Amino acid sequence: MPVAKAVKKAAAVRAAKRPRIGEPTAKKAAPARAQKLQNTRLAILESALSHFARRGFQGASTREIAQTAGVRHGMIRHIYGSKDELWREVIGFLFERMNAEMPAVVVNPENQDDIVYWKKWVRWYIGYSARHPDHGRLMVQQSILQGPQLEWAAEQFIRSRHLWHFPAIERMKANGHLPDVDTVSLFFMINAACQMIYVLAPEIKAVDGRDVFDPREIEKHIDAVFVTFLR
Amino acid sequence: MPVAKAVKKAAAVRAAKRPRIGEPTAKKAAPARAQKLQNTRLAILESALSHFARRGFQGASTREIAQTAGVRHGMIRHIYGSKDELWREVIGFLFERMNAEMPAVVVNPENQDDIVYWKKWVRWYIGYSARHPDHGRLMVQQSILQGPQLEWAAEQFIRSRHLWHFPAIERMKANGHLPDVDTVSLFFMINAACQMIYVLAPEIKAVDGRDVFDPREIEKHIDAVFVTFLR
DNA sequence: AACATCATTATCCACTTGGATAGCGACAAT
DNA sequence: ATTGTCGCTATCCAAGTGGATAATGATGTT
Repeated sequence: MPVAKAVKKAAAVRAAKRPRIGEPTAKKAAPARAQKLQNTRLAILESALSHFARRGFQGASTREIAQTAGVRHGMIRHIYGSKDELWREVIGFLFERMNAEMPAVVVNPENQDDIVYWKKWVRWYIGYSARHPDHGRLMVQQSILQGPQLEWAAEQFIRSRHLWHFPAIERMKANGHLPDVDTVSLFFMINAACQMIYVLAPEIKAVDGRDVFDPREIEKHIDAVFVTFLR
Repeated sequence: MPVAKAVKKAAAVRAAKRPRIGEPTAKKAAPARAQKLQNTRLAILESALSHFARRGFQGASTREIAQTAGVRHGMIRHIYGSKDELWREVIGFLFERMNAEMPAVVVNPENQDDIVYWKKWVRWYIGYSARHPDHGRLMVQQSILQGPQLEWAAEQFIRSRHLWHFPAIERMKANGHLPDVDTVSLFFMINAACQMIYVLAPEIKAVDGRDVFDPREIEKHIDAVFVTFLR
């Protein structure tokens, strides 16, 4: 196959819509062909998330990612073009899944009391962090790495999330419901309090023998965050 | 050189005492020969810390580590025997340096009021985390990785640190000075509150444009931790 | 001055890495 | 039934990996 055609083809595959989480398998009934591709894409994304989160970008091998996904490593290049692009798609997938798992009551704070809403959000976010500890792990890897990838992620996903939370935090500070300290510090403390215990779960298991993913432990941790920050 | 002799030699080099931080270049005046070796060891350790912290264990390359340290990669094998052993030495180096930077008033809580001591500890620990953000980064990499390396680190360094802090935390909880929540949750929240903002400094820079290492920002963050946890 | 030590390197090795290319072969369209 | 599409793989490649070996040459010892 001539080079030009091959490149064009790869671009087309890449442009194809990535598997959407919530979408109810739209229309008619997708041709088996397309459905299979979507399954493969999803398998690769989940495998890549797991490997990237644990080993970092350079430490993860596309061959291992492919093996976990049940395909040959050529498939990754076929679909995503490069390891860099796969990394970006994984981060996109991560936030899409997060949004998809967010219940309406958390997405939309309207007409809810600030404290009630904050508690709902914390409860949901801790559950999410316990369900998907690799989210926090990947974001830590991303943030440590610096470079243009981080700029891109900040621009694309992280900044909007920060800005979305800041007004509510400041309102609650003003009303005396959260400690009256620097907003960025406070946001990071709350965020870390919610997810780091799950990111570092293997350490806690090794040191204290505790399984932080036990539902009762999760409930205790939710309470700990409430009591610590809320006033 | 026969194999047996080479192995014996490497073991001897490895067994030689690693550079101690506080030690005042003891006795007489070390022969230039030994001094140079110590310098090289230190350069490799610091370079390795930086690379491991950012890229993780598998992601860091011994050749790049050596280059940053100004030597050829054979030197690493000569001194440390293997990449695994280098990783372990780096972690040992990290905690040794941490202990060396700990002032007496933080090492020894005797005869100090709990609150006063806790504030001194937090202030020192935040300063340390800001001075050496790679400490937190490496420990996150270590904890995420699981496997026997984590067991070793937990046994060797982490557990004793946890156990050392727990009694004071429980006493302060009992006296109403810290939120009355699960001790492990509380310890992790305090720990994360102190160091994660520096571990994730590149993210904050990219998202909010803030330099968390600015001394005034550090002071604000210390205050934030005080106000949030202390009561 | 001659010798021995040893910090350091050059160089080789088998293996893995991300990427590129050229298919194959099950499906879909006619 | 024939043909073309395209999901997927086999296979090659240059570059990089951690490790092993033997040498070098400045330093220290006699």
